[in-house]
Amino acid sequence: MLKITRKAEYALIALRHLISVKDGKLVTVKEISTQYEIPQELLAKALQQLARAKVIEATKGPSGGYKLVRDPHEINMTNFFEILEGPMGIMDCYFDSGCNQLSACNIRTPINRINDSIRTIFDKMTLADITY
Amino acid sequence: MLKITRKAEYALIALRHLISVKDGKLVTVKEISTQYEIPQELLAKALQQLARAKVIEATKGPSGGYKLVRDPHEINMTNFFEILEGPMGIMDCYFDSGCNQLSACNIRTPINRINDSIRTIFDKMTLADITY
DNA sequence: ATATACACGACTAATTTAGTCGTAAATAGT
DNA sequence: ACTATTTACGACTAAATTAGTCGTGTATAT
Repeated sequence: MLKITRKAEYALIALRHLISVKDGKLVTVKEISTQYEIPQELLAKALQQLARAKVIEATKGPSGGYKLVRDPHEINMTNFFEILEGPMGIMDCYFDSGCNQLSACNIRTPINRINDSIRTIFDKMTLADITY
Repeated sequence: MLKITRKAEYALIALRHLISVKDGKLVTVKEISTQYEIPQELLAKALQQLARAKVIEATKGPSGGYKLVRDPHEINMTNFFEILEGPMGIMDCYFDSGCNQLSACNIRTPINRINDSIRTIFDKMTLADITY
């Protein structure tokens, strides 16, 4: 409960790796998956998502790979998680309007407060904070 | 991702209901499950867990039911969630020592920081905060 | 006795997450 | 041009978790 997915975990490991690497140097999925013992295909997917979101940039072909193209301070954890896993909320009703028990529900307000608190934490924490 | 379970959600609805009820008055699972359209058996399980944890107290037999027996200010959300769903952490390595990639892992420290932040929020928020 | 209500483990179903596979497209080196 | 390398991506299967049901037992008020 309240778990993050492995995909997000793997992505975080990879990003931290990329941050620590010399500027402009490309790193392949294979290198990362080997070094950290992460299933290659799954990590590949995560990095593709980050590439689509322009957090990292891909170069194809031999001697290709990924590199970070944004300042780690600019990407906060809310951004990060929502890129990988969509809207972040402890309950779906935070986003969905289609709850059939809405009228009877007596915990909407407190749930939203909890959500907001968590989002605030994640908003404040950036990829840069993951580095040290 | 980062979702709470329905069981916890149902338990929260029930607790809020119990808090709002006149002191000492017993409420049955059936009443709550009907009023909020919650599957009775699932709610029953949640309330049994809360009863075992002595948050609420059960009375068997006709005109039996549950009542709250602790000050809502005393029960924080960390207590609550851990009663219903066990240890709370965004990744298992927060508790388990048996991670086979520990040596290679480069995100342990930041993960723990995130965890601690979330726990702090939940520590500070009590059942009483759920009432208004 | 009987009906009502909690207790609880075993079970099944549904959903989500994890991981794999096949194929395509770009590109560097030869 | 050919080959090896590397990303891109959808379809698929497997595993794990969560949701929900069922059967049986125990306590108790009437």
